[in-house]
Parts: sequence; structure tokens; C-alpha cells
Amino acid sequence: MKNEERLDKGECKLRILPVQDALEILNGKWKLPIIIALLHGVKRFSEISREVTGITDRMLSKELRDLEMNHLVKRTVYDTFPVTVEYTMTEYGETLKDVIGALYDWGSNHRKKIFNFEKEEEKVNS
Amino acid sequence: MKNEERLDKGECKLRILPVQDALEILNGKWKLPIIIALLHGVKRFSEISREVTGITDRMLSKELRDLEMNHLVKRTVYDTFPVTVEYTMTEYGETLKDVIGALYDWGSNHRKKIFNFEKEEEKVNS
DNA sequence: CAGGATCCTTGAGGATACTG
DNA sequence: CAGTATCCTCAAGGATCCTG
Repeated sequence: MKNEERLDKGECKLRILPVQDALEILNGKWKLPIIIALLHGVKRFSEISREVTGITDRMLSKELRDLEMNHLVKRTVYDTFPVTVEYTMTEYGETLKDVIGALYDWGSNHRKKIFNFEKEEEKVNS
Repeated sequence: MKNEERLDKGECKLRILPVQDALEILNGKWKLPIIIALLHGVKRFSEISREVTGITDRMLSKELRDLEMNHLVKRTVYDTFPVTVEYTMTEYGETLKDVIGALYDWGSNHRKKIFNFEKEEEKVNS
């Protein structure tokens, strides 16, 4: 029994570490929303800005740079006037689909749940 | 074509919203690590503290309160001396397994990838 | 043991204005 | 259009000490 507990404790940390690695790349309010927008196709700066509601230009600029540095997003500049810039998910960025899918499913389901919880609490308080 | 673009834009926002809902519950450095620890079994305060490396008592206390408020974690007090407190995942909290699984897979894989990226960059710089 | 209270630092993120 | 520059705020998070 003691051995099992020890193993479990070690295994527990081993389970946490990769998740922390992932969180370090995806942290903040905006990275995942931006990624979702780009998973829906090549986008320009202003398009992302419109689709990720509430984000400021400054944050969008900064987050895109972060994502590019982590090889999740590719930035392509076209020599037009005025200059055109396109953002694309890299192949590697596409591997985030599963993460986003899971978060999407859970988040969707969560709305219903909150509703139920609130009803229960009303009962208790009446 | 214009219609398709519009639909896609609307659909894009619809995809982002649930993820933002999820992020609002799970934000910060510590919530997911704590949840992972608890998915490995009932734990007491000090046990979580040991397994989630680096967290302070203050943060652990606060995050557990948040998670409890969101019905993800249950707190049980036993009338011993000194008092014993146990934290358990709720059934609802267990529904996060898929999210955590996806993040775990991606995070694990990411380490290998960084290694490759770094090797490529070495080549370029030589 | 299981935290609460207090104080402090840092950085995420917002607002606004400006530029090639 | 696609950002950069600047300034500012607030809250996440850390450090330390204290208690039933």
C-alpha cells in the first residue's frame, strides 16, 4: 500500500508537468481564441481582430508574435500597397485541434450545467 | 461565396465563445494542476501542496475555493483534532478528464518538438 | 494541519495616439 | 492596412507571519 501511494504520487507529478508545459504556451485570455479563428482559415490582421471580440490591436499583435515564435502560426507578408499580411496555422499548430475540441465540448456543456446549478440553489434558498 | 464567408465568420465566433467560457473557469497557473492531483484520488491540503510543485498555501487555498464554487471540487471537513479536511473531485469535475487528456498529450508531444526546432535552428545558424 | 491576514511585486492587459 | 509606442490599471501571484 505504501508503495502504491508513492508510485501514485510520482505519477501524479508526471501527469502535471506536460499540462503545465502546454499551459505555458497557451496561457492568457487570447491565444486560444486567436488560434480558433485561424483554424477557420487564413486570416488577415483586421479579420482576426473582428472575429476575436474584445481584443485590442496591441494584444493581438503581441499574441501573434508569441504564437509565431512557438511555431504555431505563420506570418506571410505580401509586397502590395498598402502591405498585406496573412496569418496561417502551421501544420504543428493544427495539432492543437484536439485540445480545442475538448475545451469546446466542455465549455458548451458548462453553460447548461450552470443553469441547473442556479436552479438548485434557488430551491435551497427558498 | 459571400454567404459562405459570412457563415464562416459567424460560426467562428460561435466556436470561440464556449472555449472562452471554459478558460474563464480554468484560468491561471494552478487550477488544472490541482485538478489533476485530485483526479488521482482524494487528497488533503498538504498532500495537494506537495504534489503541485511550487504553489503557495495562499494560492492553493484560493484556487480550491474557486474550484469549489464552480462545483468542480468538494471539500469535506472531519471533526477530528486537529481538524482534517479532504478534497474530492465532484462527478462534474471528472468531466474535465478529456480536456486534461488532450492537454497532456499535446504537452508531452511538445517537448520533443521543441527539441527538433532547436536542432533545426542550430543548422540554420551554422 | 489547514489555512487566513497582510503586504508587495510583476506583468497581463486596456486606452489612446501615431506611422509607413 | 497592419501594426508600434506610451502610459496606465488592476489583479494574479508571491512572501511572510499568524492562528484555531
